[in-house]
Amino acid sequence: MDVSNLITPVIRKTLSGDAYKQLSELLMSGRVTPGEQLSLRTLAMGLGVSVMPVREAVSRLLSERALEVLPNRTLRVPTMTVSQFREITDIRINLEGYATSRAAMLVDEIGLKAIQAAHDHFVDEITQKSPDVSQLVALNKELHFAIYRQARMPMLLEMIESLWLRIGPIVNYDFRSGSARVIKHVSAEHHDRIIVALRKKDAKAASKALTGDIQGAADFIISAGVLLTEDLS
Amino acid sequence: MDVSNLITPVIRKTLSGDAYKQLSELLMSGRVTPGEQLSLRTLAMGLGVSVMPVREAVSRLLSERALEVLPNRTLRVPTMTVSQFREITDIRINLEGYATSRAAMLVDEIGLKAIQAAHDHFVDEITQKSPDVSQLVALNKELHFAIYRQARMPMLLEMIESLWLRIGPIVNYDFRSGSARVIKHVSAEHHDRIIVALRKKDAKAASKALTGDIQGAADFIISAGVLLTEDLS
DNA sequence: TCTTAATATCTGTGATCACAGTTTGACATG
DNA sequence: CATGTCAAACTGTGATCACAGATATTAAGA
Repeated sequence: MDVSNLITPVIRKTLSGDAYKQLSELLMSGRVTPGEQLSLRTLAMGLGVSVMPVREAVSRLLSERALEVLPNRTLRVPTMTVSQFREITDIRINLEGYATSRAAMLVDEIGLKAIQAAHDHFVDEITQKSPDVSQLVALNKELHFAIYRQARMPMLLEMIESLWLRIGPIVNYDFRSGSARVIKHVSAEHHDRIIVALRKKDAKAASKALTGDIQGAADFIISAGVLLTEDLS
Repeated sequence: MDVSNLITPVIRKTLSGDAYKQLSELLMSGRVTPGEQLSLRTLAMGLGVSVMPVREAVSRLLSERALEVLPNRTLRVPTMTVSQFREITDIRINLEGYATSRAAMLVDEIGLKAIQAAHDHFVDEITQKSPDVSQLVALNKELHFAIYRQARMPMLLEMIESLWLRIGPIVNYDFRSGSARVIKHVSAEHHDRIIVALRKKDAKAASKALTGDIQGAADFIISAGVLLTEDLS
């Protein structure tokens, strides 16, 4: 008798994996700023592990370009030029637009419920008198991925996640650094439009609304001027 | 005086980087088959380095899902289910289609020359009486990337490259395993159509021709039945 | 006070050892 | 011959040490 399906598939917990998750969180939450230098030993000490797991986690983040090593061998969270940011935005519109289209075609009732709930959380936080930026960014991510999940394309989801990891520090740093109140409400309106389109299973409209959301936020960030203006290699 | 721009930006040669390149080549050239088990120590011995650089290279490939570790801790080149392969194909059509569209809009004369040259090499190898499959796959890749390069989106290029790395072993194993002569000529016809569209700067037609190329090859591979038919976790 | 030289301290990279879990194969037992 | 048992050999993971290069700090010189 084959009992392999009855046994819980033990997820091997590795220190490297934990370190990776923690570092990802660090990048997504904007607790590190673009250009900030890091060090394996410092990180290891901070995470309470040896350097070895950190090395592996960092090497993964390097391959996703969520971190970079300078020719000096120094490790840092990447800065980004305007053109690089534009390129990522273009790619995001493509990938996330595609995910949203498929989501519109495949979404079911419980999926819509989850999306609506995420949206509600988001507006709840917005309408507070002093919204927590980190929380807001996290909720925004949750909403977007609740949508993308409905596309039922796990690999696509991972690719999008990798892109968010790369722009995480920038949008966070940006939102954190000031009066980004307007963008939030504009963003909420876009979200509204997306959800309406999803309910009508209108893939085209959903994709278009999402494009507006992404492009709007991107334009705001670019205009804020936190990005590098020149390619100095 | 700041001479930093005058000095050749020394690309730090690291053993890990070399190991990564060699392993990538191993995967792309199909010298390893899907499901084949590997080992850090064996690879290290084979590459003539210590295990340490191999570990870092492998960890990068793991994060790109070009390799995977089973719950037993055994390292192997991933197998793929039909649905997974379909998903990658969908993503490829999106990403590579987008790259081709942009290439059609941005391509210049020397770009076209390079593309044409790659195409010529490809048909040269095809028309030989006993075409070398590895060579053929390599030339096919060269042609495709000559096109994508014209989109002038380096990050997009890397993402596409990562996708090719994941399907490399499969298409290679497939082509290697038999009578795939027909697909080659069909492929050449698609390439022809793409190039014609590029010359006319017809983004829509170029993208459509590319979709035909990708989808056609994918259908062939799926019908060949080398993929797993069921999701067993 | 400013410049220069030496030194101490940091960095990532690589090698080596230890360990626990898994697989493999020989061997004994039925 | 089939079946169960045990030991040797393998696996990835983690820790620790060594090293070369870059940076910052200190000290000495003018």
